[in-house]
Amino acid sequence: MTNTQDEVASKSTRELILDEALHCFADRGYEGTSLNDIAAGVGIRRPSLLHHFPNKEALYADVFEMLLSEWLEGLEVAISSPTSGWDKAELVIRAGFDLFASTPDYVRIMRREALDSGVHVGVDLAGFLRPLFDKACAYFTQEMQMGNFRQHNAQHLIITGYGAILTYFSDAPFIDELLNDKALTPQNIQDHCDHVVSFFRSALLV
Amino acid sequence: MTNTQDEVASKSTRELILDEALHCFADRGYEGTSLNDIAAGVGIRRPSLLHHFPNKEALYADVFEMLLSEWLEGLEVAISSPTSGWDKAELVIRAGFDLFASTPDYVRIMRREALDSGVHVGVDLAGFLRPLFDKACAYFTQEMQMGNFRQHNAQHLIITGYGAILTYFSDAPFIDELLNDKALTPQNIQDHCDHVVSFFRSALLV
DNA sequence: TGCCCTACCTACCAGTAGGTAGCGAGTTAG
DNA sequence: CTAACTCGCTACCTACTGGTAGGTAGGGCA
Repeated sequence: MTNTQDEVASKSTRELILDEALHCFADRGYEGTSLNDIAAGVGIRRPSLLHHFPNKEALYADVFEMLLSEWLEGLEVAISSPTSGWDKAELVIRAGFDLFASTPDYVRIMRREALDSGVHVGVDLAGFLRPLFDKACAYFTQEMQMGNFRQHNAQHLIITGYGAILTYFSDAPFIDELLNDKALTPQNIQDHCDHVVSFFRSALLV
Repeated sequence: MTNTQDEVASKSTRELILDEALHCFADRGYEGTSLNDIAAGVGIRRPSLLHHFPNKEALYADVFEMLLSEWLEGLEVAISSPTSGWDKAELVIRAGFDLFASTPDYVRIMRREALDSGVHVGVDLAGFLRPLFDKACAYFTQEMQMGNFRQHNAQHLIITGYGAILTYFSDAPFIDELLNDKALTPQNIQDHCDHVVSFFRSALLV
């Protein structure tokens, strides 16, 4: 229940359900979340929830579709920017951080889905993201061939970056305890973003 | 069921249950795994399983304790090696890879636990790992002060490394689909390990 | 032989899961 | 005014959950 009173008043029940479902699925996973939990969070009963979505799977699929479309939209802007060289890489890293910082629940759902190899969502997740992956590979390969970046295997490089960036958000509860601090405050996110950028710059720039 | 016929014959029922539980919990999570699943995997009924463990939580706790003790033992050797400078960092990274490669199911359970902020396991996971974390921080800080490594924030550096390394194993099913290849073949693990080592060397060495 | 112990079994329990049937108040359209 | 639709509800279903009760086959032992 992250919605303000105004949002509750202005949003449709369907949207409220999607919001609550997103939060529950991110927090406790698909199996760990019951439709009763979600309905209670919205303030209705389970059968009423099932008026808006045919079943649990469909609800989850809708949440996930929301996630994918928002992410694709957010990343597309950064990826297709007319910059090049390190500037572009930094732009994409920072865009990714901004995106994930504004939707940490999405990151946790994504991570759970990666762990479960996408058994809950109908769409082929990896197939959906492969175009972006290939685009990024081509970009790094090109920059390395031009001598702008140090030589690394592009595929492994992106997987390493994917892990490094996503983990900060997905494992935030764990990192909280490790640091005795809140990982997801704006300041700490900014600090970690700056660190990742400077770390990758060190590794890539000659 | 990753046990060979010989292992099945030689292992006690209790050990067989622990093996199967490890696999199930890693694959489908705590909520997604039923005691029936585990018992069926071993070839007994649920009540027989509960003869060996008082309840589901206790079984999970025992699996997790197994994980922690094996990891601590494996990492302790590398961390306390009498090397220094980059050699030590590389030794620890490679030891981590070897450890995770030999126990990929542990990595996935660990990831799930980090996502759930350790609600299923009684022990304070972060508290348990903090000594290692602090030790690693102190090490990197010292090396950076001596001018052996480039300047990075040690805490953020370790979190980045943790994410980069763990993700390759925890998200292996997803990476499989992304690469159209098996991430966890010995060759691919070796390649990715080499990449991470060279990536971190580029970022850290002046 | 009689007794305890381990390790399994079937049968059952209460609780909860996802999902359906059908009722009723409120709104809207013809 | 009424018919249809929307969106809540209660009541119920079946399937399955973790867990318990009680029984039994067989081994070791006095």
